Amino acid sequence: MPPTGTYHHGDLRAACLRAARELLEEDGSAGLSLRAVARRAGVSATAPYRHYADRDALVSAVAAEGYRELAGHLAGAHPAPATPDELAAVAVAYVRFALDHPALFRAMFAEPCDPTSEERVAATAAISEYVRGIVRAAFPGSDAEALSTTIWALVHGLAFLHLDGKLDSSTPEAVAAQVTTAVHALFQASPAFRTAAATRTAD
Amino acid sequence: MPPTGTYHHGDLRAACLRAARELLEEDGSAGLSLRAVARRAGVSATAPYRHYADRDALVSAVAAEGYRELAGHLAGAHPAPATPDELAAVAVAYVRFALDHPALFRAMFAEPCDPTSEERVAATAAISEYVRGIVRAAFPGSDAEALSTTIWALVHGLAFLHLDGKLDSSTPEAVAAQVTTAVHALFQASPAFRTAAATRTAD
DNA sequence: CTCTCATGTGCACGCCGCATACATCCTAAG
DNA sequence: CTTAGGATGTATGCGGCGTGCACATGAGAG
Repeated sequence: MPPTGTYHHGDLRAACLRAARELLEEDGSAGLSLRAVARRAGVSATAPYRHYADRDALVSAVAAEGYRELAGHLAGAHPAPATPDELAAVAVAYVRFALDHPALFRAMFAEPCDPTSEERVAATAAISEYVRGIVRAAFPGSDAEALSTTIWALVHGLAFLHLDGKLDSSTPEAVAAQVTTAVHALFQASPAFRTAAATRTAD
Repeated sequence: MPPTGTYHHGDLRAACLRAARELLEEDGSAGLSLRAVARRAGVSATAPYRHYADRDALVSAVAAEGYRELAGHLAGAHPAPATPDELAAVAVAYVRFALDHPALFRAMFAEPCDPTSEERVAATAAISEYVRGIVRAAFPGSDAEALSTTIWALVHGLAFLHLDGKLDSSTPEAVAAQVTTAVHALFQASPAFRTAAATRTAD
C-alpha cells in the first residue's frame, strides 16, 4: 500500500471510514461517535484525530463516500437515461438508496454541517451536475437548470418523506410506483420549462 | 393558571419549550441539550425530566410546536388557495419557513426519532391532510392523494436543498421565483394525475 | 546508527443524558 | 387546623462523549 500511510495501524484513515459506515448502518447516526469508531478500529480514542480534524470532518468524509456510492447506484439504474421511463428508473434508484441507507442518507443531507468541506461540496456539485447533464441530454430544448433542479427537488423530497415515514413505504413496488408517477407527471410538464427558458431569452 | 401545573417554578413545561426554541434558533440543534434548557429556565439539570421523558420527548414537543407554526404560516400566505398562483404562494411560504427557522425545520423533519410520538404524528398528519384538502378543493377531478403527495415532496425537497445550500438562496426573490416556477410546472401536469385516477377507477 | 517527524497513546477537562435518592411545597382529606 | 400524600424540583453520581496536550513509538532520511 504505497499511497496512504501504512505506519503503525496499516491504514487507519480508511479503517475509520469503514468503521464509521458500519456504525452508521448498525446504530444510526446516534451511534456514530469518534470513540466508537476508534474502538472498532482497535485504536486509542484520540487516534482518529491524526486523520480527521474533528467529528464533523469524519462525518463529512463518510458523506462524501456516500455521494460517490449514490452516483454509482444511479448510474447502475441506467447509464444514460433519455426517456421518461429511464429517468424514472433513476429516480426510483435515488429513493431506494435513501431507504436502504437511511442513516447515511441523513448524514449526507440532513446534517447542519458548515459548507466548508471541500470534499462535500465537490461531491454534491458532482451529483447536481450529473442530474443536469441527464436532463440536458434528454430534453435539449428545455431550461435544463430549472428542470433539473425541480426534478431533483421532487425526488429528494420523496426520499425524505419516505424516510420520515410520512408516505407509504411498505413495499418496494409501492414506492417505485409512486416515484414513477410523480416523475412522469413532471416530465409531462417539461414544456413549461421550455416556455420559461424561451420567455427568459426573449426578455 | 388553572390547567398546567403552577407549582414551584410557575410553568416549567412551557419554559422548557421556550428555552429549547431559543437555543435552537441561537446555536442550532447541537446547542439543544437538556442541561442547557434547564440552565436557561433557571432550574436544576434534571428538573425537565418531570415534564419530558427524555431528550427526544422534548425535541418532539418542539417539533410539534413547529408544525403548528408552519401550518399557521402557510395559512397566513393564503387562507384558501385555489389557483396555481395562490398555491405557489403557499409553497413559497413553506420554503421560507424552512429558511427562516433552519434548525427548527430540521428538528421537525431531519431527525431520526422513532415515530412513536403521538404529538408528532398527529401534527404531521395535520399538515399532510391540509395539503390534500387544498389540492382536493383546487383540483376536484384529480387524484388528490397522488397530486398532493407529489407537490408536498417537490416543495419539501426544494426546502431541503435550499437549506443545504445546494440551490441559490441568495435573495428571497430568487427563492420565490424558483419555487413558483416549479410549482406552476407541476400544476400544468395535473392532468396526468387526473388520468391516473381515472385509469385506476376504470380498472 | 541516529535524527526526525508522522503516527498512535494516556490523561485530563468539561459537557452531556439519565438514574436514583432526597427535599420541598401544594392540595386535599380528616 | 393538621396532616398525609403526591406532584415538583434538587443533589449526586455514573458512564459516555469530544477534544486539547504531553508523551511514546517506530519508519524512513541522512
